[in-house]
Amino acid sequence: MTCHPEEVELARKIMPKDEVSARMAELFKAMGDRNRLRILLCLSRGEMCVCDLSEALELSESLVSHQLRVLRNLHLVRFRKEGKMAFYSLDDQHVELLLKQGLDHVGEEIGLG
Amino acid sequence: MTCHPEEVELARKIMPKDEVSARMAELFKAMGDRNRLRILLCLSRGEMCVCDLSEALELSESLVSHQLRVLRNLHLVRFRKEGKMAFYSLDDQHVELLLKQGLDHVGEEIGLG
DNA sequence: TTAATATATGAATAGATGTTCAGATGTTAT
DNA sequence: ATAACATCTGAACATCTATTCATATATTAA
Repeated sequence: MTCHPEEVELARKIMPKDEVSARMAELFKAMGDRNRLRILLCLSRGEMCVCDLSEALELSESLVSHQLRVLRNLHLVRFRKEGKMAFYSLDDQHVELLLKQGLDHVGEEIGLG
Repeated sequence: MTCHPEEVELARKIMPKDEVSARMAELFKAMGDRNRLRILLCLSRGEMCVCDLSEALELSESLVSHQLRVLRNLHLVRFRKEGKMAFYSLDDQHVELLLKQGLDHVGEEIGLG
């Protein structure tokens, strides 16, 4: 059943703690929904309000708001209120880098460079 | 309803094509499952066989096999057969970079980095 | 051949998740 | 005050997905 006990041992040693891998998974899962991802891609240009996101992506404002909350809870976006509008932006450059590398990965697959 | 039409226009221009964002979402979604992510983290050390992965992560071999197929289909891992065993490894360094940046992101949140 | 091992796969199910709808909150204008 | 606007929120539903179980394939050993 165990082919290489020493490999198993080493693998266990380098594994991040459960809390860390759980958080990582949440992060990637949040980016793993098409609409949430497109929201993030929009925001990579700079901050936008909910209604502009809704129009740019052709999604209901309710849906955008729901998804923004998910992204906010995971610290992928931050927001600022100005009057009755809410402007959202990417939380830090990690998010931008993740987007870029995701793009690179599929770019290679599809053959766009 | 539309607050800033020019913002909407610009956002639409920089948006990747549907096919690309769909693939990106699939990529992140694949990494967004805790067990698949832990498989990838294991493999960041080097190639491993199914049964070692199963033991290192305390998951059934069936589950590991199912998840490896998902990862394989999305080109996150490659595999090589040797006798009755199958050795899996990360497909390219993009995957490694994505893992590293995911780790960095949550590291900052938790306060380890 | 049979038995044992390593992996893969299909079906089934329980639980998670995205979306919609209706309504609530808070802001600005009249 | 009312009305219009921008956003948020909770509930409900339909769909998706992770996991388990049983079984199949394929390789090696006896």
